Amino acid sequence: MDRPAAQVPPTIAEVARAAGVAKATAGRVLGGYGSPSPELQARVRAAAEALGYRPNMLARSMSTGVTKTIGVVVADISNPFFAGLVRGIADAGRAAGYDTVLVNTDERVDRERAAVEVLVGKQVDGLIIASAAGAPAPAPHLRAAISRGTPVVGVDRDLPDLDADVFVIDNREITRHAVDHLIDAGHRRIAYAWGPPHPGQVRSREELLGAAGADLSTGAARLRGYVDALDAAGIDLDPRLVTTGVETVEGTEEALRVMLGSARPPSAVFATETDALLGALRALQAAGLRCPEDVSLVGFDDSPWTAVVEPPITVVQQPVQQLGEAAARRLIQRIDGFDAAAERTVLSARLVSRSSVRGPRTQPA
Amino acid sequence: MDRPAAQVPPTIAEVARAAGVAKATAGRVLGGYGSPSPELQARVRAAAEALGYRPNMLARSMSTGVTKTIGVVVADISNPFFAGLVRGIADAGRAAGYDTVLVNTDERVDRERAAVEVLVGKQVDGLIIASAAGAPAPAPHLRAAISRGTPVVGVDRDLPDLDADVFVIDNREITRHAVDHLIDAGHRRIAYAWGPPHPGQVRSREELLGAAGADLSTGAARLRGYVDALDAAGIDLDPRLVTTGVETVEGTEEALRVMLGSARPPSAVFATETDALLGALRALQAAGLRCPEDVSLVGFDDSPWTAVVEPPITVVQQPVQQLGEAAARRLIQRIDGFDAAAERTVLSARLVSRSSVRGPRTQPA
DNA sequence: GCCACACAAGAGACCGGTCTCTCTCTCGCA
DNA sequence: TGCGAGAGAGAGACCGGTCTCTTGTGTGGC
Repeated sequence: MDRPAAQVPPTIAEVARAAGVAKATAGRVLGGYGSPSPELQARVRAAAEALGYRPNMLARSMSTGVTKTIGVVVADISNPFFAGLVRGIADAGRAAGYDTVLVNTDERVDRERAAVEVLVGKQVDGLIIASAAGAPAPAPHLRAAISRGTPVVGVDRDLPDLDADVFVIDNREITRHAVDHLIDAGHRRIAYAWGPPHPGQVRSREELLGAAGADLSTGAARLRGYVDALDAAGIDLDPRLVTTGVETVEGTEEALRVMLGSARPPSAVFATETDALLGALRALQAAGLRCPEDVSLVGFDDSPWTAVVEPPITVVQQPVQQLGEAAARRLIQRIDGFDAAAERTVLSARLVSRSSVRGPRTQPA
Repeated sequence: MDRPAAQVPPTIAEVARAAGVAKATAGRVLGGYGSPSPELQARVRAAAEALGYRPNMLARSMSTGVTKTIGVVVADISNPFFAGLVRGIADAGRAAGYDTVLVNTDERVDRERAAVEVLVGKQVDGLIIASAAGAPAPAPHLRAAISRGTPVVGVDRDLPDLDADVFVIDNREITRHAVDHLIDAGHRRIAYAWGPPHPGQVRSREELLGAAGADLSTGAARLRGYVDALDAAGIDLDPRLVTTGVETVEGTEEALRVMLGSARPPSAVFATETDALLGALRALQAAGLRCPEDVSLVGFDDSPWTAVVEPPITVVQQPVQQLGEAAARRLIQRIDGFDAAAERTVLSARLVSRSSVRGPRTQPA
């Protein structure tokens, strides 16, 4: 025999037999419940050791109804934002003895639904989800999970019409603040990279806000913050300065290159995602423009590299890991039976001012 | 009652009773095994639908011995390298119907051991691990997992003395190639950022190679590649150009700043990690040096930003996601009973040449 | 010195599926 | 018409733990 046959792991019953006690007694010793006598404890322990006994958590979960596992559903773990989020969740979970099952959905609602069903089927004790199902979709799969007794906590995205805790960033406020920062520097034509996923060009303010949907998704909230800032400053919203329907680095680059080459180009760019910022940077390079001399730049998500590039980039920094930790802690409270009304918790992002913002080259009229 | 009490989900027995059939029959219909008659199928299906039946995967796993879950153990999911790796694993896993349980170890062997035990206890069908337990530690926890019948596949790091498949990058060769690239450009004093974790200054070549350990960890392999290149070019290894004992952005920055300010500073830096590259960039900024005019730079791990910074940085690009996919596919083969001798598969990284390398400012003597 | 009570240990049900074994019914063929 | 094969349905064991219920033992109080 080439590879030694896997010996079947011993069960509690076998340990009990080896120790000469009843299965129940061995269970009490090995499971740490009840009150077995010190003498039998020693005997059972010795037998377990000798046989190399390891508890089967599946069987334990089967009878206790607890898996010590939480399900995490995000769009894409290779996105640094979600990676940080999951790290926070995993850390807070582990501190309380929970493991983490991870599923990627790529923002597809069908895969999200499938993921939730699988996880609930696997009897996770709770679910943390950055749901792709926006305001129109009422997320019936999540409702089903909750009604079956699996607590659900939303993170980064709101969970419309659902009786669930939610932890989000103050996207609208921080975006308004960031755009204010550009306006204060004198900019009036500010491009917005990664607008709503609407296909094709949007013509009017109404159409734009309509395409963004309700105020619940992060994207819509950020766009509203942008509009808030413009409105407060009395700047007309120019829909042509908002990219629509692009959600890749390349798409953003292309869209911004067109904008920057137009008759009335933007003097600043606000990028709502790391990839949008990357696209903006590439568009500037391709157009032979320099930051901040020619175009000012503000990004979202504080990746370490934004601080070391030339120039260091002013960004909105989200408390990603804390967001994950807070969500996980609350979920665990719920699992433990905490029974208060669901809450919406807003964590504050902050604007980290660096050197990518300066006044526009030609003062606006 | 404020929040509706979670109704206990129906079991197969209840569905069977509602449909007026035996539990076994309902099981056959709902579990998709055996051959129930079309008529009873319809009846059971209707009853299941009416009651909102969802199978309990835990119970199924309990009796089949299969959980359709793979455990993944990495150092830190918020590190883009591991995030990409996990994404690859999750994708290949999902394609075969497997979910992914993720554990972070922060490179700590004690946490790695605990993680493996928990995962095996939870009866994962297989394990993929980027093990922190280097050559000296014989990884008894992994041996235990294998002997219990849980297949283990190593990824990114070798698994010394273990009968397990392993998927790694050709670290030594690609590092030699990258350093050759710097040497070809005329550099002879090449700093190496993120050398062995040895505390304190290393004095000699022997001490350095000894500190790096056997040729099995990625770090040791990269260091050897560096030495290979130097040797082939007849350049004396200067241990002072190799950072030791630092594994943070700040630590690297500090160490390199000292080097760059020394009497015989390096004219180029080879950074073996994303964070090492970040540290190098910061050190250059702090020292008021420019890349590539003053110092050339080659990094590891192709993060998108390396292409858009000024100057675009020459980096070693690892096929991260493919690595994860390959490991997961092989693991699943093993789970399915594939029984050939364990293999060590080496995927090739490649050097992406950009603009951060140029000849040294003063030609070496 | 006797009774009651506390507590440890054993026996076995239970969690919710799967799966084997047995029984019955039907159909085909002689 | 009778018999055998085969298929479909039911009963119940089983996976490996937990936990309740019962039994038995020892101890303390009066």
